[in-house]
Amino acid sequence: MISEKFDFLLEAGLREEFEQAGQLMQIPPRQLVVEPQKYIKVIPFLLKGSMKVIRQDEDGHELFIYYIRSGETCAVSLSTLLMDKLASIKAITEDDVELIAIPSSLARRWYDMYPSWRMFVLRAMDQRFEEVINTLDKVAFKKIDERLLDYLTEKTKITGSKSLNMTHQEIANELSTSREVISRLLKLFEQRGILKLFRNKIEIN
Amino acid sequence: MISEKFDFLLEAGLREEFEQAGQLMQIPPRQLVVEPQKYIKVIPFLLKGSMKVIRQDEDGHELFIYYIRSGETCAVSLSTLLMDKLASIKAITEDDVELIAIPSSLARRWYDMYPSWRMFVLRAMDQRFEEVINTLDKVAFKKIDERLLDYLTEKTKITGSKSLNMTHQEIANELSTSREVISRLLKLFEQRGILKLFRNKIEIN
DNA sequence: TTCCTAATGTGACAAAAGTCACCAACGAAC
DNA sequence: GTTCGTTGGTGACTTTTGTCACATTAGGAA
Repeated sequence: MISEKFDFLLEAGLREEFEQAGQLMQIPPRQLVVEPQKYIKVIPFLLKGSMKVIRQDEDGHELFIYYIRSGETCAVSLSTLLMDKLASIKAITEDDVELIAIPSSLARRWYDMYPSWRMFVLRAMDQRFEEVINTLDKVAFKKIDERLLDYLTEKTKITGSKSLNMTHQEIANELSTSREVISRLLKLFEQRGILKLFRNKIEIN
Repeated sequence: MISEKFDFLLEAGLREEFEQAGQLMQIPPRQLVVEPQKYIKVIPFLLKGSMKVIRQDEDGHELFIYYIRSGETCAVSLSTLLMDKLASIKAITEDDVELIAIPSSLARRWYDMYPSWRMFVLRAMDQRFEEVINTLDKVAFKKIDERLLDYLTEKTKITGSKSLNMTHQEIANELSTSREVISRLLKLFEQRGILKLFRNKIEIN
């Protein structure tokens, strides 16, 4: 049963509606799921894979906000939808993603009907807020070498794999720095035996 | 009537409860209203003055999160309380503050009873999230001179006054940099005619 | 007034991060 | 195999930011 993975849905009615209305979807990597300046049509609940939430600022910079991992949803989409606003962010799949899509209208109705759904919305937002604050803290007080190390360990924890398939440029983007800086630091880490470098791939020890 | 300032309280019952249960309080400057590692006892609704919300990280750094201004409340406190967690932040008055304190138990009950209160909670969190993301964006992509300038204009917009009563050290803390950096930049701005410096005071043109 | 402290000013320097230029190497396509 | 675009490596340099040390000054307290 689909909703078993989402055990925070307490009310029987809610579980039923969730089962019925939730559309199971398979989405290929690098596909846009939430587009800025559009209305949110569905709320994604990830079953497999991960998505990236990004904001584009006025200067065209892409600010990485957070990942959505298996078992999670997009808090920003939720609040945007509940408040009937246009999306301010974009969400893009990182790899092959399997998700359950809940229509916006339902998510909105449930907010008024089901206490456990209300709590879920709250928890989702609270958790994301916490994450963003932590990022802010790191950006404000830590040097990039430490941030990079944090990033790598975090990333392996999420994916469960010791090997990371990304280019230095992609990492640099997420940490808002330049490719050269990342390359140099990675090389340094390799010399220290922390990891091993390959093309498009990093293996962490 | 107290609740006139808070016109988002739509339901008659809610307005009534708010009037009855809300405690009008006067609080002197620099007083702790929310303490970390304690339960939230009341939710503050500011009528006058402003408060600062800060987080202390493991290394003892104080990270400025946001201001609470007149007409606003503390979104983090709200969600913390609704989820029955311990406070992770501290909130401190900046100047003489007048506020209405709503007992936690009520705020929690209202979340289940009144749609407009639910929307209010949502809006508060959404707005703060947006603010923090904006800060993150600035910290990630802008240089301190621009951040300082932004900070000064923002601050005057909030207080409505062209003069700012703070020391360079205090500004440095909020921008997570050092006093010397701020002093130097302010001097530069003064030379450019953007502002005028006094002891404990900056006047912006 | 005089004294004292907090606040500010500033030069010199160090550290961190970003930029530029260019090369090397890998792997996919031909 | 050869070609070519992408990715990664690296030295040299600049810019930005942070740090240290110390001088100066304003304004309240004695």
